[in-house]
Amino acid sequence: MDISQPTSAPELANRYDFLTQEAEILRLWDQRQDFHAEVDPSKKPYSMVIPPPNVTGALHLGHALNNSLQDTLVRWRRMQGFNAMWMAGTDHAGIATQAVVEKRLKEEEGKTRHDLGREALVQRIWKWKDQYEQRILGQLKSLGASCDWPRTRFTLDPMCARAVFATFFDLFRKAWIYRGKKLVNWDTFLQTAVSDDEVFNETVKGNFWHIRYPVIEPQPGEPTHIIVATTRPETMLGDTAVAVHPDPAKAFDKVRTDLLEKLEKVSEKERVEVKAQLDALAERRAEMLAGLEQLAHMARSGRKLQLPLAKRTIPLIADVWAKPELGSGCVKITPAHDPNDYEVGRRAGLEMLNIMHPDGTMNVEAGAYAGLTIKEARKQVVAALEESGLLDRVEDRDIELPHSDRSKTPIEPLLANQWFVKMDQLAENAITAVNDGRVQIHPPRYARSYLDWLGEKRDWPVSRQLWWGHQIPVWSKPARDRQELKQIHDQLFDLGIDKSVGNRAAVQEEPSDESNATKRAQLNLPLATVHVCLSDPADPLSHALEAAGFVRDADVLDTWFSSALWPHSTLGWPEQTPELKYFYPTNVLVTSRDIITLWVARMVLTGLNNVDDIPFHDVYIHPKILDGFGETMSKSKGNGIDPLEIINKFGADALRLSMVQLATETQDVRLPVQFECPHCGHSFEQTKKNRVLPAVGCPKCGAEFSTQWAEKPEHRSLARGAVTSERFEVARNFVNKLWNAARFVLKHLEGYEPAPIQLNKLPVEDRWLLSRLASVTAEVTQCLQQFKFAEAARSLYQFAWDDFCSFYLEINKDRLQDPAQRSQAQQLLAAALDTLLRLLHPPMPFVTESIWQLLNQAAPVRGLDQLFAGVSAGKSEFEQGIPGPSSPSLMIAAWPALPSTWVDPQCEQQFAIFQSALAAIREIRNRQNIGPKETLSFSLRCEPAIQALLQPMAGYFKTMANAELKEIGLAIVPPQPNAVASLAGVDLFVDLAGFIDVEAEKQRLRKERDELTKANAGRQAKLTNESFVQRAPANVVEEVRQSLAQATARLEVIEQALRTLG
RNA sequence: GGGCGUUUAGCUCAGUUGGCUAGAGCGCCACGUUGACAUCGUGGAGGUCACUGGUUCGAGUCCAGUAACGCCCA
Repeated sequence: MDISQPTSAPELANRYDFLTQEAEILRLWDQRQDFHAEVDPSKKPYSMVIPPPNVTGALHLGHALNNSLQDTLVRWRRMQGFNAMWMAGTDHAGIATQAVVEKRLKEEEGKTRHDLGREALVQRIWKWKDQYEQRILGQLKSLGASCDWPRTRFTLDPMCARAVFATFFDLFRKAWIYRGKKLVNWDTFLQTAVSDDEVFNETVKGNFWHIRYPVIEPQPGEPTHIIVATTRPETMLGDTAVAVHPDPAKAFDKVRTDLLEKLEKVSEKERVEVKAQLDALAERRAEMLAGLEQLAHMARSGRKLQLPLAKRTIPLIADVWAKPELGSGCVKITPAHDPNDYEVGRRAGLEMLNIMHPDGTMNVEAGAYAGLTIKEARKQVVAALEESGLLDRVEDRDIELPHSDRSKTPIEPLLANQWFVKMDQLAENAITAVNDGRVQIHPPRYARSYLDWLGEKRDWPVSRQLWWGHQIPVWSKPARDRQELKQIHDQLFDLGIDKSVGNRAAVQEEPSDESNATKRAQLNLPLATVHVCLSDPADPLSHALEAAGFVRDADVLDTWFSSALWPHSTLGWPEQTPELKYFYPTNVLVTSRDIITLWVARMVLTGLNNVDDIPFHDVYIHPKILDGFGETMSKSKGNGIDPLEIINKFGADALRLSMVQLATETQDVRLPVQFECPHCGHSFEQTKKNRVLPAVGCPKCGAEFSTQWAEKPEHRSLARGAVTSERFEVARNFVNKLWNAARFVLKHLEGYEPAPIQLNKLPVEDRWLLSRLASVTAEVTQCLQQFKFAEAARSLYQFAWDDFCSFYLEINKDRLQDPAQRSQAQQLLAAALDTLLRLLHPPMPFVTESIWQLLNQAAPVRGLDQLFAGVSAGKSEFEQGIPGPSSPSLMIAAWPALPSTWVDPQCEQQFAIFQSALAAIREIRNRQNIGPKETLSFSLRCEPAIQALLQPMAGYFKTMANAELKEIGLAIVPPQPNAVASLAGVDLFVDLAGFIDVEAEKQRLRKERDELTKANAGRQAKLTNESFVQRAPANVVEEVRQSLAQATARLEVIEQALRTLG
């Protein structure tokens, strides 16, 4: 900003030109480098890490909310004198980013990742990352985020990678990381396992196939077939057993007991249904129990079944997973392709037969069906069963089918080798950290989902079959027999790697889950696999290992593994850097509730494990932004709002303030979404229907415009319509209001000279303002401490608009014209604006900084601290040494700390009398339909004390209501005819000579009378109620008495006036 | 099935430990533009606090139940 401009009466536009100004302010901040914090033991640190946005795509409104709140906090703390450091950075988002790049590769070049190869694909993703990282950081800067940019990190950069490998190594060495075979959610499209959290369920129409499995050599009286039912008939090729309940009678009883219990609890309506279920159960029991018991007996005596099509023999087993109350009571067991069957398989020691290739086609185990896709295999299996007469029947049925969140394809459960983090101790520690209050979650109810989730202590699968990410630093070699195993250990010994050795390498031996040697040979399974983990994968040892026949795991780690380390990895851990010592633990983490378990919990457990300390003291969970229909916003729905669109249209401050206003304590918030016509500018409601169209017609001008869905040339050629929301107008208008208030002040600062002022000699209006300013400062400070963002914003909004603009500035219009009062008015205006700017700076930094720069020219020495020499400003320890009011940038100006002694309730009460008198005059003017140019005259009947207060303010009635005070005191003679208003402590008479509209006046008085009468009836009822008088607290009773007395007096005045009017 | 949450003005939301006639912004109606601001000013209309019951002198607020909606987990 050009500071050489003359200081007198700057010509300022009557609207805040945010486009130009924001760019200038960003330059100013960029030059000053105040966002950057260095370790400085003489100052108290305040630190925070950004939830790193995915480099998958641009930021959306949720990020705008998240980062607006963080920036509000960090700017506030910086102003309080803390050495504030907000760590910036982005996340590589493994699966999401690889998926978008692969999708583009397919669309644009028709290639798959295998065509390109690992290295080339990763290169492409890095390019994508560079592009989007830039874009994201740019968006954050446009938003005004005061991140410590020089520290910007990326979860795949060398510093973060070092922490990832150090952590993996440590956990591996403790055997808290292990490799195991588990059923994973397999995404056949992306060909990777996805975590439970990346899976969503969708109900689809499907079938329930009932298949007959022949019994081998049935004894007389035994059934020749057993019927099992499945929604996925092709999986029968992988069946290794059929199960029946070991004690069907007991199982029936249990179901019955449960239903009876339910019957007790449910409503009348449901009772009928439950009763029907009980009846059906009884009938079923009668019909089927004997048969099922026979089957259980057959299972115990080792009866076998013929698996159709596969021509294999499988056992009939007894297992509780089989539910006598469902279907035939028997269930086929496919351990390698169903989570429940997997558990059964483990219990019964069944073979786990994998029949699927990673791409979803059948493998050699599927025999004749090898090579087919799941869909084709299903078709052919069903046809073959039908042909052989083994298909009993087919039912239509709705099926809850898990889908991959990333590729939207159905998940196939698949048995695979995966690395797991053992959660037991890690989770326990993270639970304790929240239970004992070291980590506090706000609002506290979210602690529950954190604790419940960790309480399950489910091991964390961290392998991802991807190429984009931290490749697992483990080299493995299988050993077929003892001799080979010994050879491997000898090799390791020669390399200097020994089981117990420390810092470079660690060894684990994974035994086969198949203990039977013959079976191992049949299935080509090793006796054991030896894993070597390197703490640094670039260690030359890796070459030696590879030369010795070890092969590095091709998989990468789950993205959350690296994000879990974010609070300490970004500070240089495992090095004990000065930054880590100074800034860790960070103060607060601000995030959204959907990643409490995925991210927050994991940061706590890795922080405790690695640094032996919690990562943050507070976690603030903010609401989610929904559209007008209560649905989450997303690009894929078409209801997503681009923050840059809002910044360009309304300004960054408007976006930020809106976000802060939305951040209420309890709930998610709806933001109705509109389309904006690019032709005529008309905004209209987005509907579920029009938000998915490639082109939309404007209801006003009729012209069509394109949307994000435009693909065909005829749509693409149309102008693009913005997706926006008029909710941002409120904040935009507020920015403008502030700008214009500042414009007014600046305009009247000509000839400003700083001068001392004596607090005890100030008129009531000044003391009122200072009192309000002190209250608001205290309120806002407290709100921010408690993460009550919306409340802080409300308090500021109300003060700035209603108190400062509507009253204080209006009052000063008079005083600035009076040479005797002008200088003092200038001091106070400059000081008040100065304080207001500081208070508003955290949520709306641009406009406040713009004004601050102008104020620095017009009144370089100013502010409440200087003016009121001798008044203790109650400075906190952090303010000392911070340059005060004339700070060259508002962002490093001191946060106001006004003495609580300035809060003067009596003064505020007195001022309220003036305000209500003013409002009464204005109402009478409006009701009487008297134009603003007509000067009114009025009289006030009141006690001498109020007279002394109001008399000096007489002039303000003139400027603010164009009304002249004729008479004031107890002995006034009301003008005739008049309009009367009876207020607390004051009766007000407006001279209506020449104006009176009798009917309108009577109407107004009657309304007033009715309201007072109604209220008094309530008060009287209370006071005649003996138990109220006896039991309610004395002060409450007294208050009711007083308000009754006062209202009765006012009622009397009004009724008198009504009588006079006839 | 389990857990959490929501329901207050046409819309979006506030409403502290229960206590004066339940608030704000937007929208609506009326009036208003000569120097801070029409992105504005002044005034007004608008509410059975989802429903039922309970506790209490007193319930939007506390308790129980019902209904609708949303989210998370299984």
